[in-house]
Amino acid sequence: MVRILAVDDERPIAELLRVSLARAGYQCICAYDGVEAADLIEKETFDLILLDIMLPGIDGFELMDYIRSKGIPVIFLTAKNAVSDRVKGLRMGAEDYMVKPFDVLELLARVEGVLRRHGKLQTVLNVGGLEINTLSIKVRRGGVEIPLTRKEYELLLLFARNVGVVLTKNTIYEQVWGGEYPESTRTVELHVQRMKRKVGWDDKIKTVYGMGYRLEV
Amino acid sequence: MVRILAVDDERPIAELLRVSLARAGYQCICAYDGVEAADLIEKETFDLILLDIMLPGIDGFELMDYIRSKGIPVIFLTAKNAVSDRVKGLRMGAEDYMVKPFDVLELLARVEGVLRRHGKLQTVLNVGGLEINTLSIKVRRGGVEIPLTRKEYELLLLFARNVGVVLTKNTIYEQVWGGEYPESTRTVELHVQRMKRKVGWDDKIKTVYGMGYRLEV
DNA sequence: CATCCACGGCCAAAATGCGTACCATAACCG
DNA sequence: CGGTTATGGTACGCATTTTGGCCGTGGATG
Repeated sequence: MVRILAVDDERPIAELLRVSLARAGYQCICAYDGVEAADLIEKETFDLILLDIMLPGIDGFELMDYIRSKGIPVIFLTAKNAVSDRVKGLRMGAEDYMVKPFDVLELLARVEGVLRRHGKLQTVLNVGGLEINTLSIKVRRGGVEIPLTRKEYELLLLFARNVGVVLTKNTIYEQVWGGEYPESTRTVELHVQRMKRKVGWDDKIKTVYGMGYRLEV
Repeated sequence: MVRILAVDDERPIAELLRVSLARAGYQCICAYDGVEAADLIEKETFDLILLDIMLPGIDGFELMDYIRSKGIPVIFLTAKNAVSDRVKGLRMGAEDYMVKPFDVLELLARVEGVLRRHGKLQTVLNVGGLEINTLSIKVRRGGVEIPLTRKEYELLLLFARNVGVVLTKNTIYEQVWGGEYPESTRTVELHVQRMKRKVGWDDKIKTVYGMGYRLEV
């Protein structure tokens, strides 16, 4: 589990960060001032720190010095878009910066980028005898690559991330295709079938009659 | 017990929310304007808030700021299907949104999803010697899986969530089948009977003559 | 104790869900 | 522009589930 520390004195912003990151599958802790942040960094370990520049007490730049000694990557958050601040932040070793108000999706993209550069992003899933590399988008069984189409791959990923959970056709459609589930078509069944045959999961993906499908490892 | 706050100035809507959620096994409190909602949030604790955007006094977006500081997940209810509003809501940290008029079943599904993401939903029920896993949709007695059909499973869940409560055939039909209870069919009796035999609850589900059934642990 | 009516049990018919084959169209790629 | 691949729609048949009919049983009521 990737652990992220969000440091911002504006609680709504900090909370927004926490919720957005939690939803993206990260574990996120909040700190509301520099001292609290320093304490947390001291006591616990983090893979990434989102750091507001303007903080009461110790400001972001000061805190940065301390963080650098721990070797934890930092994304600066700044309300100022003054070039000097951004330059200063980057020169002090920040991996990236975001100007508030920021777009959540953009933030997630940058977070992912930083984590990837630091090799802290789980890019390889091993499920049911398959090796799924989410970076190269390649699936292998015993080192041999299995070519999949995009839909098949997304479907596979959905199952791989939900081992043991029943996925209704509704859920599957919403996740892979997006939008409303069109009754009276066989699209989902069709792709589930193609996918499970291709990757050799014929016996692992059980159809739960009247409910959906479940991957059992 | 999961506690949900429903905030909507249209009383019929608020009432619909309360009844639907109560029947699904949640404890639901209603507030009819922003001030009342803020008071309740201040004084009591909630696991989830359903929030109408258009409110007299404080509007939903304003209230959202306050709620976020409490860290309570929110599902927005909006009559507008303007994309800007939905995006605004989500960017403000709402977990999900529903466009009015909404389908009750869809609402329940989303409520369940949000609660699950926040780890506030019990995914495993232990009732009457059975272990019911609502994620994998598996029922076990002493580690041994008992295969159930969809109706049997839904029926079982209804009883498991209402231990000691008399469920009229009317209620059962509405919950499991949906719609009006058609007099002059044996459907409910039949399924109750088959279900209780399959899971070994022959002695636990008592028939309350002329009323319905009650599960006694 | 007799009567009535709700309930339980069984069977077969009806409805529904699912897998598969086949085909049409769209996207992709030289 | 022609060929290939990906995607999704329709038709059909099999499997499973669900339901209605019928009759027997047994609790409630006076």
